[in-house]
Parts: sequence; C-alpha cells; structure tokens
Amino acid sequence: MLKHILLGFLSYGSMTGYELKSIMDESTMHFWHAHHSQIYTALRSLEDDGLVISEIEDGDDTLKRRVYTLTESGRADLRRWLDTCMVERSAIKEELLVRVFFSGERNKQDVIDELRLQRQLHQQQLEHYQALEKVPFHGVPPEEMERLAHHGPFWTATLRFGIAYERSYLGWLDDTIQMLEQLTGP
Amino acid sequence: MLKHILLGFLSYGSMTGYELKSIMDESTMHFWHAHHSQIYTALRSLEDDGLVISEIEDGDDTLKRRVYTLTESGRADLRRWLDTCMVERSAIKEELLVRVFFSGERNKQDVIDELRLQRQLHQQQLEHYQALEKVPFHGVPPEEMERLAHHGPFWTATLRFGIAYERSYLGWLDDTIQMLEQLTGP
DNA sequence: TGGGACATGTAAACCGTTACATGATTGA
DNA sequence: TCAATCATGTAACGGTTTACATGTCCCA
Repeated sequence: MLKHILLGFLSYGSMTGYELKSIMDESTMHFWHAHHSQIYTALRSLEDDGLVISEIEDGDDTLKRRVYTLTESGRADLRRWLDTCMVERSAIKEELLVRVFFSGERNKQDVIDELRLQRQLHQQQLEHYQALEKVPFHGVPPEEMERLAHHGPFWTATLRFGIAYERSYLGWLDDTIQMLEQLTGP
Repeated sequence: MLKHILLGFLSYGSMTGYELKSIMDESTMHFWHAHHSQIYTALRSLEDDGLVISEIEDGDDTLKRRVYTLTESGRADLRRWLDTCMVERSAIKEELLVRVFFSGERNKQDVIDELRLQRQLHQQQLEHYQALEKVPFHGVPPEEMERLAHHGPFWTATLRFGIAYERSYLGWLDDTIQMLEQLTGP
C-alpha cells in the first residue's frame, strides 16, 4: 500500500523522502500514514525494483537531498494497481471499540471520561478537516495547481469522507456516553 | 492489542484457540480481526509471559484440544490495560480512500464501477449488523447469558458503531458516485 | 549559540498475512 | 466414503513501529 502511495505522489513530480513524508502528513494522513523510517526504506526498495530512480541534488553544498523520480516501469505499476479494482471491503481496526467491548467490569465513570476525551479529540479532528475543506489545494505550490486541478474532486472526496466519519464518530460517542449515564450500577 | 483481546475473552472463561478464533469472528470481527495462526502464536507467547496457562483437555481421546486459562497475572495485566485510558484517536487505514485519492487519471466509469461494488459490500455489511442487533448475545451459550448480561450494553455499543459507520460509508459512496457522474471529461 | 525545521538513514522488535502441513470427528 | 467442521500448529515473508543516530541550515 505505502509503495503505491509513494508511486502516486511521484507521478505528480519528483520529490525527496522528506517531501513525501510532509505531503502525506498534509493529505493522506487521515486515511493512511507512515513514519519517515518506513518511507526511506520503501523508497530504497522501490529503487531496487526499478520503479523509481534517485539522484543526489546538485552536490555543491554538503546538504544531500536524494530526489526520487518515477520510472516508466513505476508508472506502469501504478497504473496496473489503479486499474485492478478492490473487490473486498477494507477492514476496520479501532482500538477504542476493543476497549469499549471489554469495559463491562470497568468503573462506569472511567469509561465515560475516556469517551469524553475521545469526543474532544474527534471534535478537533473534525474542525481540522473543515478548515482544510475551505482551503482547496492546501500544500500544493501555486505553480502546480493548474496541472493538478483535475485531482481536486478526488482529494476533496477523501476529505468529505473524513468529515462524515468524524461526524458519525461524534454521534456514536454522544449516544454511548448518554447510554452509560443512564445505566444503573458502577 | 490482540493479546489484550485474548485476555479479555479468557476473562469470561477458559477457552481453546479455536474457540477464541470463532468468538472473535462473531463479535470483534467488525473492529478487530486476526487469523488463527496469529491467535495460536499469541497464546503461546502469553503463556511464556505467564499471563495464561494451558492444558490438554482430558487425554482419553486422540483429539488434543489445548484449553487456555487466565492466570492472576493475566487478569491483572488486563485490568491495568483497561484502566489506562487511550489519549489519542486511533488512526484509520482505508485502502479505498488511497485509491480514490489517486484516481484523477483513471477512467471515470471504472472508478464509478469500483465505488458501486463497494456500495454493495457495505450494504451487505450493514444488513449483517442489523441482523445481529436483533439477536442479542449471539454466540453466547444460554447458560452463560446471565453471568455476562452486564456486558450486553458494551457489546451493543460496538455494534451500533458498526451500523453508524456503514451508514455513513454508504452515504459517502452515494455522494461520491453522484459527484463523479456529474463530472465532465473521461 | 541555541532551537527548530530540514534531511537521511539503520536496527531491532513487533505485528500481520499467506502458505504449508497435519490429523480427528461427525453426519450425510 | 466423502465433505465439512473441528483442531492445531510452523515458516516465510512483508509491513509497521520505536528507538537510535547523525548532521545542516537558518533565524532569533
């Protein structure tokens, strides 16, 4: 998955590992994230497979930025991946739900407090998405905007997913907090 | 995470790896899943750490069922884990969103077809949850129901999450399909 | 001159998936 | 006797996280 994300971003233009990490933190963060260590090793592995090539940016200064460029083989691999439709749902892994599931023996107020904290976090996340929605092409340099304009609707769609998800999450948290408050016993 | 799920189920009563896999497939499946291979190795590792003990069920027949039982140490570990509140949101990893994000160069109809297939899958999943909701304590043997009754509201809460999630997912898919249909160009 | 952003990596540990592998029990 | 279900495991591989490790550039 990460490899295809990297190929996807490199299809927009050549970039360093650091830039890929930054752009992911600004855009795919809410549906796929990766640590910088993972990105650097994935890029090396993509290079071993001939899907990208790298070169050190003009070596007149000591700061060595390794710029990665998509190869034809890499572009073909990306296209093949995109053209192969997903035929399953992607599975959810939500730690909070595991905790709620096993919370039958916990102190009721502790559970409520935990859900209220999560409520805050998800509220913040919702506000973050809503702010991003107002600034289309956040993180895209102005000179690239025109060339990438036709990606806009797709980027916006993923953002709308995030907004719908957080709203639904907040609704569930509110319902569950209310249910717990009405529950008798500890 | 998986280890705490196993400890959680073993806190209800002693079980084999096979039973733990079955019970997970019926209950935590929609927010955490694991393969049997992972469960068997995790149980061995929990035993190495002294959190569970196992014994082969009365050896008069050749069928060897290894029954795991929570130790005091395991129970304490579970309690410690539950008493340590989560202080971050759990991150999402949704492959479909990655695909949508990079779908700007794809054939529009292919994307719509992919989303429609996902629509079917999520519709099925919603119906599955709605069926489960009507049968409280599905998968719990009748003689255990009373003892586990106070877990009911928590189990139901996770199911309600699943229902809200799938409804929200379906709404997003419909919106996104509609957006794509109105989009000009290939 | 110190801190923060920029920039890149390695190593170990851990988690998760897929494939391989075996064998018993039960009911049709 | 055949298939489904019960039952348990190992091995290889790949993905992910955490910690360790280093050094530059630029601004205050």
